[in-house]
Amino acid sequence: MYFELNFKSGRPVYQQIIDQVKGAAASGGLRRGEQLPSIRALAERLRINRNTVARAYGELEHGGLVKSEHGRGVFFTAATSPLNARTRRELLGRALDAAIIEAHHFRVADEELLKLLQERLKAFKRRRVEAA
Amino acid sequence: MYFELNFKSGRPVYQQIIDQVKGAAASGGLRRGEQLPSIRALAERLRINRNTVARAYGELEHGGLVKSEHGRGVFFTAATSPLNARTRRELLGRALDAAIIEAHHFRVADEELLKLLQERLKAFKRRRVEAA
Amino acid sequence: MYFELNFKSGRPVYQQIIDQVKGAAASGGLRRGEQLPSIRALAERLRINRNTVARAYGELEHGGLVKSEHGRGVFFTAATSPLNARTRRELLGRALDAAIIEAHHFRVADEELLKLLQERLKAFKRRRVEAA
Amino acid sequence: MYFELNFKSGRPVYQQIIDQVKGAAASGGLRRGEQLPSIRALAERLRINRNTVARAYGELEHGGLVKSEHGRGVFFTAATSPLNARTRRELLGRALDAAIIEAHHFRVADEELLKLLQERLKAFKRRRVEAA
DNA sequence: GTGGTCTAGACCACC
DNA sequence: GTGGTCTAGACCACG
Repeated sequence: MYFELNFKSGRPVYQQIIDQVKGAAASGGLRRGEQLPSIRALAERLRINRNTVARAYGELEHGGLVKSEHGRGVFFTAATSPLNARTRRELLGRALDAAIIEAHHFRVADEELLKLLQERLKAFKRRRVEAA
Repeated sequence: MYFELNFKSGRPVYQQIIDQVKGAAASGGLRRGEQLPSIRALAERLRINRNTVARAYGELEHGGLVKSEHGRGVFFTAATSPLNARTRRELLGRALDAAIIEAHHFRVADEELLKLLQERLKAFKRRRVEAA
Repeated sequence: MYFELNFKSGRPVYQQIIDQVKGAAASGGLRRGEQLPSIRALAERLRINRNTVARAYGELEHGGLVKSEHGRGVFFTAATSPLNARTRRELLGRALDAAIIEAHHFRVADEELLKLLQERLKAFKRRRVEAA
Repeated sequence: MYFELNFKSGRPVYQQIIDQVKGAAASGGLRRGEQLPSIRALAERLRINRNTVARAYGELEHGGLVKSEHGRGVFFTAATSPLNARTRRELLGRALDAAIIEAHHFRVADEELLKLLQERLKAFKRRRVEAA
């Protein structure tokens, strides 16, 4: 599973991890019984302290989305109802609006913003291919 | 100008104020030279401490969006960003990446994300026209 | 790093801290990656409130001179200024004008002012060499 | 007499006026019996409130440097001992150091800083000629 | 009335 | 231990 943190958002890191597990679950990217990355592995990958990952997993387990099996790992257990298209678009729209506002402040034209988004999408794809 | 706070988002209150001023600027809801609510008035309206509003306004002034005149008030200035090109590109890229990651979590295809960005851009333009 | 406050100058305390960090950076007294005193420690040393130090460090981070790592400390980064050329020229001009006005009040001739600037530049260079 | 304010220094405006009167006196630019600009005139010239000028003049009168004669104006009365060359250079050096520190942060080379100072000196001279 | 600074003390997130 | 945010309340400078 893919994780990414934003240290400037003000949203607590452990919450961002929870958000992303829930997001992946909601979109079907996480199947029942699937194993999550180990606490050590994820902490190392995100360059954060193990306590922080442990806290996120702990709250997920408390919420019943996940079950940790001692010595084996952490597994996704619950099937959450996937978000509908409308809700997804709304959440996404908020992230896009933030980019539009930045672009406006920086006097970047609409066409250039679109081109920039295409570039970043390509960069992400490249990285995913490399990681695979 | 209209303000609304979300105390559960984890996003610092002073940042939410900054975000909303920037958003209003981008959508044309704020005219050059227009006076923002006084620190005391906004603090009372949002039921938060004066210091929190003062901090938000202070950072906005630091960023060049706003100019505070001692004893008179705080005024919106449509100043262009004082940051250099490198930093601007970095900040804009970060905002776009956040949207890309969100889209990835929701399994939204690249083309749909681009289309969505175009829609939101149109919506902003519409709002700016209406405000004018 | 050494700090000293002047409570009678009228210059805000948090600004004096910023000034001194910038000065140390310019004179080589601060190495890239070096840790600054912790907020709590500096506040105690200067007998001021933690918030005041936090504000100074916060603005330094905003200006890119310093990077704070949550739970670890605040570190000096020899980053170049993120401001654009126009703003940089304006700020630098303002600093020079202040010296010119001072010189005018003291009836110091232009040539002497230039000579004095050369001397001070040499003094800074000397200090940087010594620090290295 | 020439006055100039720096609204960003943190030093109170009324104090800056006092400083400059004292500076002019110390350098011999103000002779015993000489008339200072009227409160209204100075306030207008500096674009500040008359109260602020009144406060500065009031404190100067309280200190005995100045005497206001009702309906006639404000006059310089005291002869303060002029600062010696050493002290003047030290005060000036401080202002120059601030400029050097800015220049360092902006990665402006020493030669360019010197050139810039020459330019600003010329600009000041031009303005003074125009005003005359 | 306006904005600006500082203190004291609290709570949170992260290492 | 570290930094980050917020509150309550004080005092100052400016119009």
